[in-house]
Amino acid sequence: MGKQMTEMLKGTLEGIVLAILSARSAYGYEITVRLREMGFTDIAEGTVYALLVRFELRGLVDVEKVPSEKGPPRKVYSLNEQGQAYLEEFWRTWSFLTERLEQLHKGGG
Amino acid sequence: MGKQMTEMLKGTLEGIVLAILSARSAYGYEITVRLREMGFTDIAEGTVYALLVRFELRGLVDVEKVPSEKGPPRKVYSLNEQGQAYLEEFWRTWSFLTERLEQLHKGGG
DNA sequence: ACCGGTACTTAGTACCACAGAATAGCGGGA
DNA sequence: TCCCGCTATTCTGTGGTACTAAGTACCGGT
Repeated sequence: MGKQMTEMLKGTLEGIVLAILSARSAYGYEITVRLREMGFTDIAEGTVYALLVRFELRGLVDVEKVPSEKGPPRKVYSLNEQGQAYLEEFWRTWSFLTERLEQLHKGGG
Repeated sequence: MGKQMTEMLKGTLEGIVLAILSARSAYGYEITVRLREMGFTDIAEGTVYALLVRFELRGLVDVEKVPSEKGPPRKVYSLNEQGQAYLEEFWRTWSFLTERLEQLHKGGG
């Protein structure tokens, strides 16, 4: 995509993936596919996996290993209570930012 | 503010400051004050100055040194043509992201 | 036996915001 | 006079995040 998108994703990709998990549980590969379908064609697979590991370390998700018919076992992540709270905080932060940026965009910025 | 905001500002603060400069020329200290007025109370001064140096190195701004009545000389930055184009690209990237996030937020995410 | 698709892992790189301190000029109060 | 506070900029080091690139592992079809 470009450097701008790369930098903007720092901090927002986290929220995007949390939101995806909030809708329903998912495993890493599935999430990367979903992101590509959403239009994030250039998000590296490794990035998503690293993100999920961080979620696990911070206790935002529960993990369950599920055998797959088509390859190595999947690690299915589901948002727990703490993760849900963190996601809500994300939306608040995001809203704060969008309000300011909308003002700038409209205001001849 | 918090870690979430810090990470989200990576990539967006750049656009925010460019938008401010797009409205009218300004110097570093003035921009930090304006940001605080906007509600970004915790943005470090050093961050803004570093950002402005990057703009200069990338040729997005023109710089003029202006003596101040109240301290050392100011470095007044103004957005040039290249900077304006970069800002427009920023808005496109930002819009792409907000559309996706709005969908996630509404869609039970 | 090989290859392509599925699924996860890891090492190293680049970039950005932050903390904190240093530098510099001016005005006002003790 | 000396120090403090406000204005204004610069610099060093740190942590966190996405990317590149490669590797590991398992399965099915040819």
